[in-house]
Amino acid sequence: MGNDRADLARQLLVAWRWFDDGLRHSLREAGFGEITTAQSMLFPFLDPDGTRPSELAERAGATRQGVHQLLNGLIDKGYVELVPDPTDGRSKLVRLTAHGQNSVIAAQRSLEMLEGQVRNRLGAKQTDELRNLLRQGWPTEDRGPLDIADRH
Amino acid sequence: MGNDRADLARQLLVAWRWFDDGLRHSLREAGFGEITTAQSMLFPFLDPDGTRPSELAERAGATRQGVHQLLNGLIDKGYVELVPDPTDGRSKLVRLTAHGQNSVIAAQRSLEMLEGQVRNRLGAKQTDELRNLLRQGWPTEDRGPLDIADRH
DNA sequence: CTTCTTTCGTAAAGGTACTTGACTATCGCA
DNA sequence: TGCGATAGTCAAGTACCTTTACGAAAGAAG
Repeated sequence: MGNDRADLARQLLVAWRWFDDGLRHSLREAGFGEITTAQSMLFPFLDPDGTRPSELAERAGATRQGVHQLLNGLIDKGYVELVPDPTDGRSKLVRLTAHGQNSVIAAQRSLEMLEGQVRNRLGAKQTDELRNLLRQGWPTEDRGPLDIADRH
Repeated sequence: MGNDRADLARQLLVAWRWFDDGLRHSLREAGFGEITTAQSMLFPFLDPDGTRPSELAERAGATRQGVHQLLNGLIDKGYVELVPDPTDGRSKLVRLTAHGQNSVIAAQRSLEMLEGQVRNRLGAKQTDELRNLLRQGWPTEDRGPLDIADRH
């Protein structure tokens, strides 16, 4: 019995899960398998020149403490480092290590590949339409993150 | 031109979270606030005449043990009950209590209301288009998988 | 300069979700 | 009848996130 009921919410979750599983699989194959889902969600919010943990928390919509724990995991695994903020003695700056940058590039590539698969299935035009509908339906304020992996 | 990079995945997650937050809020207001996200995801897989926990696990794409724990929570709070399966001495059947049925009705109403809000923003035609694109892009084979956020 | 307040990073504890591994009871079948 | 597969369960461990709390540094006010 399939639930022809309008379950938009479930569809959204299914689609997201598909992306997340694919991303995780790619990262594992690329040797970055230790990154957890929650940790990986921090990366898109990192500036190339260093980001304060509290700023990171705000961008990611999480608490300082939660981010702190995720960062600890990433630091232990060598993906980011925490250096003192020269402009504020209370604060620190999160920065990607070389290893972390490589993982970001791998993730970016994987996501592009996954979107390519969607595009193959829906067609380019419809995929853009999907993106637009999502953006219209659930506008996300434009915070300016920006991954490092844009060249290529 | 925000040719935004691969952020389809993020958009999907944002949209799903919007639904989930709205649902949780409604349930809390309706007096069913103790149900957690993970527990609530079990409900759509329940048959009116009782469902085996292992069957539930398969439908939800989770392990028997995981479902077992969620069920324990729901049993403690009086939403479902576990009765012996008359046809199989090893097995049991999960059934909604009256309280549980009320919560399902409330959830359904809430989801419809939330979808109505989406429809207000996107328009009826575009909303149907969104649903169709999601269905095409991620065909939910029969019983959609269904897990919650923090697996890795 | 001192004091008050805010903001910063952290720490500890609690709870939920999920995993792996193992155990018991029952069923189905050769 | 015996054995393997299946059902439910218990237990321990990990990940994530929350609340509460605290000390250190910065900023504002006197």
